[in-house]
Amino acid sequence: MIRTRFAPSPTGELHIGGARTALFNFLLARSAGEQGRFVLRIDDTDAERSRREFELKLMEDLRWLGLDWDEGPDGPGGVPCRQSERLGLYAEWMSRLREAGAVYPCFCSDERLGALRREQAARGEPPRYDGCCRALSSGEAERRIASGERPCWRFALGGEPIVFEDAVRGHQVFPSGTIGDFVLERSDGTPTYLFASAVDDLAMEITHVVRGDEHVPNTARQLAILDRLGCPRPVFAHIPMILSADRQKLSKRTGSTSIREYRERGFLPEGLVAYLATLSWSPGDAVSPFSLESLAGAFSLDRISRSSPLHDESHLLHWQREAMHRRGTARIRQEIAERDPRFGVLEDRMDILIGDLLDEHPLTGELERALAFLVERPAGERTEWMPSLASALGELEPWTEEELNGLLRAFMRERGMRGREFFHPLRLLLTGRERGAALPLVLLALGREEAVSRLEG
RNA sequence: GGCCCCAUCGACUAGCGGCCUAGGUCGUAGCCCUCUCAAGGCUAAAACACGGGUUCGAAUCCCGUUGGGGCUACCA
Repeated sequence: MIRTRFAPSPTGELHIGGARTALFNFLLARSAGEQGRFVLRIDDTDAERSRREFELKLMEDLRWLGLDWDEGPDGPGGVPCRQSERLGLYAEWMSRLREAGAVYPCFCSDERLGALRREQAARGEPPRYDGCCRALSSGEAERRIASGERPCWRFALGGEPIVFEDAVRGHQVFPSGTIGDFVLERSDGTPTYLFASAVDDLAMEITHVVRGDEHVPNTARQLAILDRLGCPRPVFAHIPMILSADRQKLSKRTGSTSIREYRERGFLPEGLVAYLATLSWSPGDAVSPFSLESLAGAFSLDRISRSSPLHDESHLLHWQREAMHRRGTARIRQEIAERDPRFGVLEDRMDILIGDLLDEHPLTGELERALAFLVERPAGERTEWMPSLASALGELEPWTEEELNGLLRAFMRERGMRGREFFHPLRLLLTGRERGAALPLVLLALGREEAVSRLEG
């Protein structure tokens, strides 16, 4: 049995990095077939920044990408999957830790903690909590609590190094002393992410934790908790973070990275998935990156690379083009008609042009603009030869691409015009654009009546 | 500063001691086609960061240097 989870905190929109983490977790679970489960958990222990609105968007975006979960906050699993709804569970495990003497109350002020860090940095030591309050007698601790002080609770780290095998990074060692006693329960009684997440992975019987490698140091801490409790460890797989073109952590400042934004710009979910699947992992030549099933069939953790890929929109665009071609013109036409009902009446006449315009305008919105001339007549200048072209077109039989092509060329030659001299003003009048699909196709799509009418004025 | 990680064409990657004169894809350049922009066809430029080892043999293993990244919170 393989159980994976994607556990975002609902403090913002789903971005490229989060989506890839979700994808890898999804693929790992699906690669196990019937034996795999993919869980969506909402890590909202940060009450300040968590918002229900983001949670809803997150789920919508995940579904849009095709990453369906087997258990999640909206229900199929039946268990609460929001950390804010599982507070009782954390309290339960906390009292176990208290009984075991694995945690202690800490009364240190922010000021003392800040000063401590500064001193340690100045001395070239790793910054960590010095265990000051560990020495407090239980009597004194009780007295201070009784007098109204609100301590946080820290985990009392043992002296042994923490060692684990990461499924992508290999053997990991954290010597004791490199990390200090960390907070499990805040002074307001709420659990920290570190604690809630460890408890949840345990309670949800998560077998594999695939997450960004910024969590590596957290893993050591979470393992310390699990070990102290004598609980089984999940397998950890830390995947490299996706960096922006300037090799920095992806942020809003480095351009669009939110899935929602890409969606609104007209990117297709299959294209996005194919792109994400090639970042730090590659499905191999024989596998179609456009199908989640085939990706799942090829997926394995040991093929994940350890170096950070750079987010590159030109690659995304390439997968987008491919995805659009795979959708086919009929389906794209329907989508455009949904966005703008005026296109609805055109039906298959749009197909004539879509194939020709797709590569240059791989995004639905752009494509829509490139086709706009079909539904709104552009203002353009008429040359003196256009009315006679109109009457020639009026008599053309049959109205086909080949005949149109022949007529245009013959007309151009008769008048002694060069290609550009003839086609350019014609294109401008009919489409309002400098560039676009081949003109016989433009005429074919417009239809005889409309084409003649535009030329006559 | 401390701890950890990473390092193949501009980018995504294949490569897991001999199959490497390093393969593919995107991008770039040129040519063909052409009314335009693309697409398509053909071609080209383009990488094992550097220095030491180990080995008959290293892009692949080890060490160092350099460069990049992550973490260093009562955020996640």
